[in-house]
Amino acid sequence: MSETLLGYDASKYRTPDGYTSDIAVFTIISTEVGPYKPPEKELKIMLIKRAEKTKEGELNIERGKWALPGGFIKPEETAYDAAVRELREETGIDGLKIKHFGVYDKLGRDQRGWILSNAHYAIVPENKLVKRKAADDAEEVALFSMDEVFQLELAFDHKKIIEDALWFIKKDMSLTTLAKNFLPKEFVLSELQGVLLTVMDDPWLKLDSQFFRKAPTLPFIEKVVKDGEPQKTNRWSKNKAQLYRFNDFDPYVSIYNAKY
Amino acid sequence: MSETLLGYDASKYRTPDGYTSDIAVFTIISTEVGPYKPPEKELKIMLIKRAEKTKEGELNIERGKWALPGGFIKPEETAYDAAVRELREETGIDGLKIKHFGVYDKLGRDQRGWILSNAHYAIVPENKLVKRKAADDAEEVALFSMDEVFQLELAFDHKKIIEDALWFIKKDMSLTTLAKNFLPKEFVLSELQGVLLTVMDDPWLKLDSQFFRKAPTLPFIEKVVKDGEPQKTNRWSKNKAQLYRFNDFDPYVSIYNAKY
DNA sequence: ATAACAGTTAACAATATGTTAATCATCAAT
DNA sequence: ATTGATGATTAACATATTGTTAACTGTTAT
Repeated sequence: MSETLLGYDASKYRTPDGYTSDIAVFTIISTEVGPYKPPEKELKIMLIKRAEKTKEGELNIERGKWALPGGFIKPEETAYDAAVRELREETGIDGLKIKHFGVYDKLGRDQRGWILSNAHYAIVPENKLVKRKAADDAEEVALFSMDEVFQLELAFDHKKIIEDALWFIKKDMSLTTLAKNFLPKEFVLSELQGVLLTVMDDPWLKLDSQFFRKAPTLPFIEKVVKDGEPQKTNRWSKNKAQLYRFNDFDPYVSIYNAKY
Repeated sequence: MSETLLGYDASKYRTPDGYTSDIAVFTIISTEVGPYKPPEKELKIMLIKRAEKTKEGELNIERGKWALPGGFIKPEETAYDAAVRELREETGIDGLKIKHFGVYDKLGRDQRGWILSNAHYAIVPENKLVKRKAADDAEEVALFSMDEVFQLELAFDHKKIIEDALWFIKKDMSLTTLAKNFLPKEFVLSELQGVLLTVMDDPWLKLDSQFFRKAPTLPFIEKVVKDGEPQKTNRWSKNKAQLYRFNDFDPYVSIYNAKY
């Protein structure tokens, strides 16, 4: 390829010193509080502790700090591809919901130079988390609550990235069926309510009488029915509760005909 | 800065060959269809025709094709800064709504190498468009309707970028007060309705009886009142119509308590 | 038995919506 | 100046959806 022909001389422009993909991995963990009680749920984020030394044995940048999983993108893959690959490498988990939400490109965010971060969030359903394997390079991996994470000293500008990720998750939870990525395929209304309340902060959702009356009519979830019999479970309660699943209805809302 | 200390040897990783900021600039053009009639509105996008030669007199890449305005980002600015700067350079307009919506990083999208595009959309209110100046390097600038633009042979992957931008504009128009960026500060309900219908495709909005009854109660717009007198105009109709303006109420909607 | 409890259904007033029609102000044509 | 057309606004009313409180249903623990 002739640079003269193409009218582009790379030496004229300074180019970025690196292009990375970072992933804010969220999950909701349940803690049992007793039999026949819906467990308490809490939103957690997965971070890795940056190694002291690189593979080459040199001192690592931002070593010892907690950081988002991620890494350098290869030219032959997109940032999304890299996010999928790195999430698999770090957690051994495949097939997750991953979404781009921003780019962090301010000079100075990474001491090593002009390094861009293409930021994604990912949702890991709790039931897949058990499959988590130790990362191959034995980095420390841990889950933090939102309260905890903002107390930590985080690497780079990852605090800002996590704040933004949280904002996007909340928004997507309100406006899309994102909740399904936190839930098992078949779930009970109180589980759905629990997931929503863990992330969103809508007083309407807290009112059982409202939520439990409206929810069964939502067009994007449907009762699980087998052989004409509605399927029920008593996973969380003495009384059997109806199971629901998400269908592929894509809800559309607008601020112009909503209620306030 | 010692690379050894920081544990990063740039030569180990291939780095991007360029980092650009591209902006999909949208406006809504009104064409008068007669006195006392609300004008017809149409969504348009601003494109520039890529020059035959670079400033250095060499043949330009993707020359002669229509493309999104944009250009290489300097290390000391962010992609957003660059979008603001380039929009000012191309159109002479400042203070516009500009929003990031995606990154295009697939190898092969730009013949010159591994070149990233940080994509933004921008809204230019029609009344500011008159101030548009000829771009300093005398590139051709033109507005295209959505029908027209997808017939053109566009540079790079700009067709895909424009499709995505359109999707984001539609979504943001439904869910945020983005419409205010297409409107003068004080406007009439039919103008608002016109802007919304130009971008969105919601049958509810078309029903005047519904829209005109609900709109005055929307919490994010308010009647313009001066000295206790509601301000009205007959800009578009024989009958005087109430003026409204957006306030700073931030509407919140959720799929879980919407109506369907 | 019965108290406790999650899940579910009922009841009903208050509010909002879908729909059709009336009213109002103005201009343009007769 | 009467009439008709037009866009903005209000009225009217049946229907549907909320907000709210209460009752009912299985099941378990006492």
